Amino acid sequence: MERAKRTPRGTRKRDVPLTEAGICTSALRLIDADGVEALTMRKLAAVLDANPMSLYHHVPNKEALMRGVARMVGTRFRTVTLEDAPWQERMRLLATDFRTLAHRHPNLMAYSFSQPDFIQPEDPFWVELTAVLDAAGVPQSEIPQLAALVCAVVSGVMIAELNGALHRWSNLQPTTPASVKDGQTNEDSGEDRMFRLVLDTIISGMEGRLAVDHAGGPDGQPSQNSRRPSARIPRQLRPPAARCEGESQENPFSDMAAGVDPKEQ
Amino acid sequence: MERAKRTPRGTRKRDVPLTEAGICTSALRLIDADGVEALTMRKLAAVLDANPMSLYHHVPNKEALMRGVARMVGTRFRTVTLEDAPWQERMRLLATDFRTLAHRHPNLMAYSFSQPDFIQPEDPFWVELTAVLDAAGVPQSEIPQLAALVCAVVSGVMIAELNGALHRWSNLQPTTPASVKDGQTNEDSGEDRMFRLVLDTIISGMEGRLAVDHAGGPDGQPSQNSRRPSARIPRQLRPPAARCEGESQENPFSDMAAGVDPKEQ
DNA sequence: ACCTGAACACCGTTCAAGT
DNA sequence: ACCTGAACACCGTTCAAGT
Repeated sequence: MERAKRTPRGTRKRDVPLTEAGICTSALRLIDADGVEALTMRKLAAVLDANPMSLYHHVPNKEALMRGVARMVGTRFRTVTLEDAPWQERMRLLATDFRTLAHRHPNLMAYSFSQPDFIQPEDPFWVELTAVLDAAGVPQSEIPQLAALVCAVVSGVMIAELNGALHRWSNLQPTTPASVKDGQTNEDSGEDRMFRLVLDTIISGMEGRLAVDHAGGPDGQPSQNSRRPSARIPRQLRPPAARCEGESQENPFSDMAAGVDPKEQ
Repeated sequence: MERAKRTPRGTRKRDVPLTEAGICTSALRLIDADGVEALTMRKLAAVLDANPMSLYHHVPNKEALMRGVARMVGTRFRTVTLEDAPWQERMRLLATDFRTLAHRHPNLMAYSFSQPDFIQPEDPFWVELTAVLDAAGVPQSEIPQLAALVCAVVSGVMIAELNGALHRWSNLQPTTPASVKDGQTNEDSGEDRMFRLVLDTIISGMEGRLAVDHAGGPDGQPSQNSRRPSARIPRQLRPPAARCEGESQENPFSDMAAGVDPKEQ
């Protein structure tokens, strides 16, 4: 609630002239403090010790202002570039740093992620992401699609984490299945192919982990449904390489189980 | 723009009494037509031929109304239950049906996905999802976490698809990497572990695909960075099983490359 | 060029009053 | 119990006028 100095006539006087960057910065501060829905042109002007209408000389309208704030933060998503590290490690670091910055502006993220341009090709994040995929050996022509998928997946997990859904969902006790009826599908477009690829990827990732040692069914509760554990995938398939610490791997999802992580005991 | 009958004094008269469900349904119709930001208690009342204040006898406020709309749609996410199909196929169908319904209310989804309770444990979607994971052999104790991850990942991809980011990103030409400096990380919590698991999973999925036939580097552009293609993963690893059509697989991401899909020629 | 005050067309919601 | 009109405290934004 700091106030700038006042002129003799009682109106407030700024010590810094209004700029778009300054306006966006103050807007971000308001959003961080009270959420997007609390951002108001009038409140923003008050914080800047300006007349509400003065803002419109630097920003066309509130929507553009919000986009500016989202872009300002999007540009700041970056990470160190470790050209000599394995691509898996670089990817992990990139995503982790993304998450760290997202945590600094949790109130903005739901808005940012629903904006089509919160990450742009010039952004350090995109540059590093594509470099990592290149280092991973992804063909040049496929890099943008793969990078898009990584952005979408990571954003989705971030949203769910920040709004608490991830925490709430993961603390549910499993329910018994029940029969339901409905459903319809089938078409095919570029987005369809992308969507199938995500599914194929996370499924094949899960298959790999499951194939490690769950052939007979888990903890005394063998699944009786037709389970086809992809005979082509060998048993000794392991999680990606860059994980260095020696962790007990008797369960393919062990690093997620409560109290199983050895570092927490 | 249909209008109900009018009373002699010129005020409109509803033929159906106001109910919360009816209010939510009309609200959803307005959102589908013009977006969330166009939904207004006053406009909604006009559509229902009611006084704006009448709505407050059935809904405490606009926020609760929005939650009601999101829940109404969330409850409708469901799919057929194919207990005899392989779990991969069931997962694919579940996600595809999710997507189909999401496409029916694109204007609501960004809001829904940012709501912590748009999917609840009683919902058919959650029930089927957990059943599929059970059929996959996931240990009972890990099912909620895995289901949460699937929800988050699928939601993230849906948001990116619906707002056009997926399309825009995937049509970018790759940029050349540049050196940047920054970055900071490191902590550890339940959410941290979840986050690492997503990464491990999509990475191991991608590793599996990459290991198929990209040992020497892609299309004439061998990556000179230290690439460690996880020697433990054998070459002949294939995408998950439930894919039935015979597709050319000379490229692990071939079903995503422009014009490569054989069905499109 | 930048700023400003008054005003306009909206909002969500409270409240007292009607039936 | 349900509905209503008037009113309140806000919005974003236009516009004509100031410097």
